[in-house]
Amino acid sequence: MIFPLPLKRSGSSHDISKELLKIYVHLLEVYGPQHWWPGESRLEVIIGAILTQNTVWTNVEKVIANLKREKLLSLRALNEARERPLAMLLRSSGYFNQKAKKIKSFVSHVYLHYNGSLKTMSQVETHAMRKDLLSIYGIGPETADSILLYAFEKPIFVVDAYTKRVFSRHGFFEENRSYHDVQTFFMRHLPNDVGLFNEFHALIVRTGKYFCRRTPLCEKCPLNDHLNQLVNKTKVYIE
DNA sequence: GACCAGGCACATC
DNA sequence: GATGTGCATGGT
Repeated sequence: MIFPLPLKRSGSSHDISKELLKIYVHLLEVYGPQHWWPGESRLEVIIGAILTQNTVWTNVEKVIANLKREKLLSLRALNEARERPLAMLLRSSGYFNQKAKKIKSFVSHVYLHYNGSLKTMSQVETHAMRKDLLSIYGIGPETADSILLYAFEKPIFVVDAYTKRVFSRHGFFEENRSYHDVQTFFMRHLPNDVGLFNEFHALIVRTGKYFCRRTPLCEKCPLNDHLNQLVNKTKVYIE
């Protein structure tokens, strides 16, 4: 079932909140809890967040296994590891030279500013931590927010390519909106709740896999029923 | 062989 | 602020 693009819609702030929560509940009913982030420790979540940049998770899993096998999944070991050999272990996740540099940058930062302790780092207030993360080489908005939400359990909504794709195709906003705009949109219309932000983002990624770059919609997406009701509306939500 | 994947830094206009 | 490019392996 393919709909013409762009979809456009209108509604009050209250309507939007209701609709977003309806979509959340629907996805949760269909897919169930996603148990994110997959990782046994705070550090593993953070490394995973860097490794999964523009990369499928199955490729990241191979690298995580490599790092565990080599006993490199600790701040101390990563801090002592040389970049070249580290990069070789990262091969299957792609961009391995860049990602080795990114991981080294993050670990150095934690040593330099938090005495090598993620627990110390976790005491930092959310917005200050976000700013701090963004100052590290290789950590952009999505990676910073993934780390904030999934490693440090700070209440922040993670936006990714799927978030923009799924919700723009459902008429909430245009796909080319900035990261900041989309994040503000969700955080303005959702309760400020770590558990909700955690599960919602994971569910969006789950269903987002059904939306490829070029095909407007896929019939496998459980949100298609919602879309049927949305065609022919005339105004976008973000102005 | 083409296309895509849970981005980001950097150069250029 | 918007747009283009390099980074790279692995699955469909």
